[in-house]
Amino acid sequence: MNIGTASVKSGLPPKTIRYYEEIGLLKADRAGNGYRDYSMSDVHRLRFLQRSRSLGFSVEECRQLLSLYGDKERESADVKAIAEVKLAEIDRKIAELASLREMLNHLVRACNGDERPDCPIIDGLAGSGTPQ
Amino acid sequence: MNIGTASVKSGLPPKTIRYYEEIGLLKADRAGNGYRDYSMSDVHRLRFLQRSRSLGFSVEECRQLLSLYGDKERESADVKAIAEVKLAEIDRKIAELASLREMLNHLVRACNGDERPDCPIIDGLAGSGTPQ
DNA sequence: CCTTGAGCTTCCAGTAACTGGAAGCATTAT
DNA sequence: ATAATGCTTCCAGTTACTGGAAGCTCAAGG
Repeated sequence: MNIGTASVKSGLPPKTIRYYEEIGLLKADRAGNGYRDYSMSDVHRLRFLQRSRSLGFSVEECRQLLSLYGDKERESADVKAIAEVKLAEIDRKIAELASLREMLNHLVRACNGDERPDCPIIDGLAGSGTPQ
Repeated sequence: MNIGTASVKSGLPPKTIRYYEEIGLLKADRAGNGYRDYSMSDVHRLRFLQRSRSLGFSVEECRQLLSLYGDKERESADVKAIAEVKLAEIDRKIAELASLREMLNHLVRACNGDERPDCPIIDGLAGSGTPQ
């Protein structure tokens, strides 16, 4: 399929897809006319990139994550180690999103009126996981 | 407190804190010597920014989120509307992180050996929320 | 009191990750 | 046949930092 279709299916703009190819994140086949030609597997990778980028992982981290299943040379222990580090990171992100969620929810429910200047939410902003 | 202390407490580099001031995200008081002077409330805002940025919200989105409790002029209905949009976004992010998590977890447990070239994970990559 | 070093200031340049626009070839629609 | 749409590359601009230079300030040691 052409880049436009891959773009719609993955949620990434064509520009971004070409950029990812330029920096070596994934390379597409070329059709006879020079157009890039994407498989469903490519689309899955693109969709994966769209997601993990939007969740705050850097491009380099995404490259690592992609390599977890893409690199046949990699040692199984390696895969496991990297995946486990990323799992911990994901758990931290989930916890932070949950606390952000609770904060907003509380704001909507409790601070819905005129008592906002000293809204109790403000005290909760530092939340869990605060570095010291 | 000085910017260095605020940096440690918030988890943001001093450079980034100055940058946020430059683009109007938060302005700090100045001490007599010209040094920036941060209150605990400032630190909470910075910590909040550190979090929401690392979770994939853009600076403009963070500005909106910050304004939810900072702007006394804003109508209560406005606050509620914006907060609810952000809540939905957060829920989506949490769901995507959860599916990413499951994917990695599965990779670690099931694809731990030599069967990786056609690892079943690949089929799960598109996951939920795929745009069509 | 003087110096030395760490920390603060501003300013300017560079990087990461896109994003927009121009110029040109390919395909599709009328 | 022609016009619109979509693809190509290339180059420039944007967002959100990040590093480094030059200089001022402050706390500690001699």
